[in-house]
Amino acid sequence: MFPEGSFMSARNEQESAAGLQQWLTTGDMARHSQTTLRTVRFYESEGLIVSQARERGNHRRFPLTELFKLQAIVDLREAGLSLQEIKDLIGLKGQCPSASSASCELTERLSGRIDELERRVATLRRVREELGATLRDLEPCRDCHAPGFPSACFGCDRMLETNLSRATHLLWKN
Amino acid sequence: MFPEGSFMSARNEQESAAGLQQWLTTGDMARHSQTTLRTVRFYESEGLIVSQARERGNHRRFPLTELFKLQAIVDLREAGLSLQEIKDLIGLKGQCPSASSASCELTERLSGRIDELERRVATLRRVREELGATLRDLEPCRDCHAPGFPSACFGCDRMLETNLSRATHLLWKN
DNA sequence: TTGCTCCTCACGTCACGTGAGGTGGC
DNA sequence: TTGCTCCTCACGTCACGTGAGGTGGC
Repeated sequence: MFPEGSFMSARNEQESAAGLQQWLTTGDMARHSQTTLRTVRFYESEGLIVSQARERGNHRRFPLTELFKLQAIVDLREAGLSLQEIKDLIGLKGQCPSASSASCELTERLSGRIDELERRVATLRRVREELGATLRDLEPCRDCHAPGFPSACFGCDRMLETNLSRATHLLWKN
Repeated sequence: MFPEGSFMSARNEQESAAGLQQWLTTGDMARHSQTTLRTVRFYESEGLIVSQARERGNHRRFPLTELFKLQAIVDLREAGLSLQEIKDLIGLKGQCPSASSASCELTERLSGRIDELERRVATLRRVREELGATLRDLEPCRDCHAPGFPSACFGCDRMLETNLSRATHLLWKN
C-alpha cells in the first residue's frame, strides 16, 4: 500500500477496533511516531530502542514502552538534538553518583535545550514575518500586465522601492 | 584566528570603522550571514550567489547585493526549504508569462511555506512544553540521596507516577 | 619574516532514502 | 493464489565539515 520509506498514515483495522495493541510491529511503531520503517530500524540498530527476540518470520516486536521511548526521541530530534546527543542524555543518569546529581545535571542540560528551542522559535517567527512582508511586497503586481516582463520589473516603481524584504530582492528583483 | 569551516563572528577593524564595505570577501559574506566559508563557496558553486571575476590572488569578491541574496537564502533554509526548492523559487518568475501570474504563483508557494513554518513553530512549542514538564518531573529528585540509585528509581513513588512526560520515561525511568 | 585570510581538492559525516530481491502469515 | 507487511543488504543523497597543502598582501 505504501512504498517502503514513505510516510505511513494508515492504521490497521484490528487496531482501530481494539485500541493500541500490546505488541507493536515495525510498521505500528512508524505510524504512531510519524516516522518511517527505515527510521525505526535505524534507531534500533543504533541501540536507541530495543525489540524483543525475533520470532515469526524474523519480524521485530516492540513493547508499548518502546513506542513511548521512540516518541520521546522523535521529540528531541525535533528540538534539534543529534542522535549522539540523545544517546548522551539517555546515558547521563547512569554516569551520576546519586539521584540528586543526576537530576541537577539533566535539568541543566534540558534547560539549555529549552533556551535553544526558544531561540529557534524566535528565528522561525522572524523568517515568518519576512515571508509575510514579501507577500505584501508582491501585492501591487497581482494585477500588473505591463509590457517588458520580467526585465522591466527591475526598474518598476509600482512596487515600493524602499524597504522591500530581502526575499523580494532574491525572488523578484533579479 | 578561526579554523576554516567554523562559525565566524569577528569583524575586521576597517569594517567596524567604515561600516559595511562595498566589496565583500568570502569571510565578510560568512560573517554577515552567520554561515561559514564553506557554505558561501558551496552556494556560489551551486549558482545561488555570484562573485565577480577573480583578481588579486584568485580571491572572490562579492557585491553587497549578493550578501542580501545570501541572507534571504539563509532565511529560506531556516524556513526548512532545500537548496533545490530555493532554486525553483528563484527561477519561478522567469517561467511565468506575466507579472500577474508570477506574483500569484509566488504568493501561493510562499503562503504554503508560511503555513509549514507555523506548523513547525507549533511543534517546537509542543516539544518545549514537553521538556518543561520533564523539568517539573525531575524536581522531587533534586534533594534525593536515597540508596539504590539508579535502579531503585524505577519503582520509586516520590516522583508522581502518573502523567510523567515521555522524555522523563526515556531519560529517567529506564 | 610572521600572521592572517584566502584558495583548491577530496574524503568524511549525519540521518536517513531508495531500490533490489526475498520471506511469511491471513 | 493474491496482497500485504515484513526482512536484509547496500548504494545514494543532501548540505555541508574537515583536514591537507598552498598562495598572497600588509
